[in-house]
Amino acid sequence: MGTARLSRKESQARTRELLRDAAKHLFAERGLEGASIDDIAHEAGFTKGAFYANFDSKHALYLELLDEYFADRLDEVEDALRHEGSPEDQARRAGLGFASHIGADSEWRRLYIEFCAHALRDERFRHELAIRLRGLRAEITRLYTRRAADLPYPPPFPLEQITTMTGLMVDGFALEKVLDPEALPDDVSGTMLYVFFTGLRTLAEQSAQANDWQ
Amino acid sequence: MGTARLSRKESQARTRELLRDAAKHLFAERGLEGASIDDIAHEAGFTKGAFYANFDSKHALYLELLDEYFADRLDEVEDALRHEGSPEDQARRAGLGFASHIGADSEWRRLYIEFCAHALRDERFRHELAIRLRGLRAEITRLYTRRAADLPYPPPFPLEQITTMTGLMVDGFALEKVLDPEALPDDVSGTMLYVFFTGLRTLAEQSAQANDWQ
DNA sequence: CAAATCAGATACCTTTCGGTATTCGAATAC
DNA sequence: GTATTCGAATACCGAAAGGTATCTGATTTG
Repeated sequence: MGTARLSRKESQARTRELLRDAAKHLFAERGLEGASIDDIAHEAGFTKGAFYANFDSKHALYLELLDEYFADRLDEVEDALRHEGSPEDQARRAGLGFASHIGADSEWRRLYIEFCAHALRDERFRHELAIRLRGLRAEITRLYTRRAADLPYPPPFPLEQITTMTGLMVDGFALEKVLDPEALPDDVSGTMLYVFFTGLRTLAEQSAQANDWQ
Repeated sequence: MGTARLSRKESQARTRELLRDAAKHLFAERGLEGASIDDIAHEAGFTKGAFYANFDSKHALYLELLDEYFADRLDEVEDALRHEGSPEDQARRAGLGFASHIGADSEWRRLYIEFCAHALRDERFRHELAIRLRGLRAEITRLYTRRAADLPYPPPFPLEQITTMTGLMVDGFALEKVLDPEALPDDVSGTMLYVFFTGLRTLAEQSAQANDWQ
């Protein structure tokens, strides 16, 4: 077995990982402020000393988890766009993917809402979150741009606005799903995006016609 | 002047009101847990004694503000539907209304996100929030139902689902607006709903045609 | 094998919180 | 005008938080 013996560095890396995982669990469960460092360390099987040997502060840990979340979320969108299909179908797929992948792991969903809530109270953190949000939006807009080149009609709005709107819808879904899971079937997210992209197509066609008249 | 002299009851009612207003400010600014009862009482010009003479607990105050929020939000939708126009135009109006009315008072927006965050950590509160959310949805669905009777095509989905989706979009807008206000123009919310309702119409027409074929 | 290192444990400090018990003082009732 | 009521002030409590300083013991180094 590869689990023979851990060097000091390996051992510490393992400790760090365990602490991070425990933090993710507890933050999702009790909130960022609700889970104390003592709790986290204890959940991971250590004490507070181990935490401060591996992280500068609670804030630093927040940022690390935040980066992980945004990386996952970009992967998600890339996956959805890799499949064939009309924009409407891809949108539905992306919505379902968000609901089931990042969503099946409802921890991420809860955790993201916790991040948002914390951002309201901590301007530093809000700024970090906003930077990453803009970065994600820019990446997704790039993907849309590449995809939109094949379409028969130009989109009726700048692609960046469309990215903003879809991101906003997905976040809204996450929020409501967390507040009242039973009232929100998972396919709502995909259906909503499907309807939205249908509307985009209709408006694009209408405005293409209008341009022909000129 | 009508501000002559306050009886004991009137005086207490005034105190209560001042405390509630101060709480709304501070909760929006620092979060539900971030604003202490001492802070609130002090902001209103009183001490903690006044608070506990007027409210059973912090939790009770949360609920009172929550009720106020949902009442305002229903008024909002009712206003938007009072105006003439196609469903798409009404949807845009409702979106703009949310962004500017409840949104101009950005306190409500922040506060609602705080409520959501708190709901994640307090099951009792989450339940109370979910109840009010369902109630609001039911009311809006009733308004939609009355409105939908005039339409040439039946909606492509149950109206309740449509209510859910629009509510979810509006909440997503509120969330993103709070996280990064500059990145989100106010008209995005109206435009998004307009596109969505355009998509609904397109799908309704398509499925009406499909039914004709049968 | 001895010395140095450092991950992690322990103990502790300061601050702050929600809530309670008690007290004070002005408006009411008689 | 005296007694009573009760809104609000004050003082206090126990719990819990984040963070620091110190210590310990196993692993590494030479």
